[in-house]
Amino acid sequence: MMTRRVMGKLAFFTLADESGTIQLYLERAALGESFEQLTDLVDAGDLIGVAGSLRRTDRGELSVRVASWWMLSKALRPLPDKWHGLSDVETRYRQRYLDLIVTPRSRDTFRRRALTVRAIRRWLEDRGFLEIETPVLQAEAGGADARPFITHHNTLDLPLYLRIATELHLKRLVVGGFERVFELGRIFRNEGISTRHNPEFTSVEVYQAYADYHDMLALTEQLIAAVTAEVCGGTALTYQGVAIDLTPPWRRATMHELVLEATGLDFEGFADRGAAAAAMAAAGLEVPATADTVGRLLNEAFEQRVEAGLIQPTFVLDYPLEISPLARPHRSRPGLVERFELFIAGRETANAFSELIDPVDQRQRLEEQQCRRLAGDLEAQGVDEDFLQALEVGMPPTGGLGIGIDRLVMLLTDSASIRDVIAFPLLRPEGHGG
RNA sequence: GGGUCGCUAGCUCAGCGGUAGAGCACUCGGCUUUUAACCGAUUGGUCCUGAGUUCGAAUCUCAGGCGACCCA
Repeated sequence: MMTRRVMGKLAFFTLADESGTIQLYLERAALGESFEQLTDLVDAGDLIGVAGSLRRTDRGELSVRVASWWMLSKALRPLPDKWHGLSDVETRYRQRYLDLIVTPRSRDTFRRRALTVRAIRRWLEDRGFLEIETPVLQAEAGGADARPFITHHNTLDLPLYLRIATELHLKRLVVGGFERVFELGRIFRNEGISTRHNPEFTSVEVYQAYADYHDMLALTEQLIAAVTAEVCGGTALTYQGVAIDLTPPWRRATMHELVLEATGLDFEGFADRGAAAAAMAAAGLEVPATADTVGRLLNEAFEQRVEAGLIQPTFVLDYPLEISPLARPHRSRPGLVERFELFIAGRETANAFSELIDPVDQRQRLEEQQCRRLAGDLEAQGVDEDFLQALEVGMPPTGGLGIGIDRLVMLLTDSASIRDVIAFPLLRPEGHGG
């Protein structure tokens, strides 16, 4: 029961359920003493059941003329303001149940999130992809550059990490002969919280044997366009006031081309890091000391000057090898890998590559990561011996893809913050002052 | 991690150095066509916490808590 309008011997209540609202028409003459019980005892927020016949009021509103009613559940706390709703964002996140009761927009967002997840699963399953669940608790957290959460298994007396990606286990499944696998699920990264980051979030990773990153690019484009059409009714969107057109084909450009376009710097022409650093400084870009190769500087220039401007869907192709330790070297461009990231609304939305399947190369790359980790880079990866052993058994050429579900849902629901698309986002527990 | 802003009744907010306020909700009274119903009355407060300045602090200062946004 959401609102009540009582006038002596006649009353109107507005009753809401998940499907919508309907008005109740309550008459003293028809209900007898039950009328006083209704108008005296029932408050906004109570759950009641009614029986009666349909009629239109004089003002034309379809209503239930109530013949009998039952109290199903009594609310002990009042609902938020019926007109202003719940505007305090902190309360909306901490007490999501209240937000859902009074904010139709919020209900719609989570409905669309469910539709999105369902549409992705169906699209993949319809094309022969098999969803296989892989471990959340892992002895070695690999597959991405991120710090993991650490936990502990008591009986084994074993430190364990929460997964930061599903990549390395899904690849083991490809080694095992599953040619099309995916997993849509939660991953955990021990990083800061922002409008684009929640420590636990949802990704879908897809692996297809005998495919490369060009195949995954086509798959990504078709998948996201199809899901968008299903969830939003079309591929033209408005996100935060900006028109975004997801109608294929989307722009494809290499990282070098985009950086050249935005900065005038041609990274193909730099002989060494020193030359690249000098040119960047001259162009007014920051040159972090941690970016110790031309490739890392290229990525810096990309992040500083290109990323935020990629509003319309754009596939950024061919990344530096040293920032892509799990990707296959480019077939024709030395120093690069066959990798793309998809940017929409200035945000990384998908990441894919031709997977590195050479166990010798993979070992060298992970050992180099390990060195960086020992040197203090907390996000660098470690050497996963079991994964390397799997590669040594023989992995087919494979294309792999990861999509951030939360960021995609933000786009499809026009949500400014990732917290708006996660029902219960992580918040610091409320303090008690002092 | 840095900067800016916010935190006052269940909700939405005003008050910005001089008795703590409004609307909605709640409680009571009136009302047979309302839909932000209306009219009247009552009730409701650790003004986020702590310290300081002051004759006097929701208001000014400092520290802390929680959140939002921007930056890294």
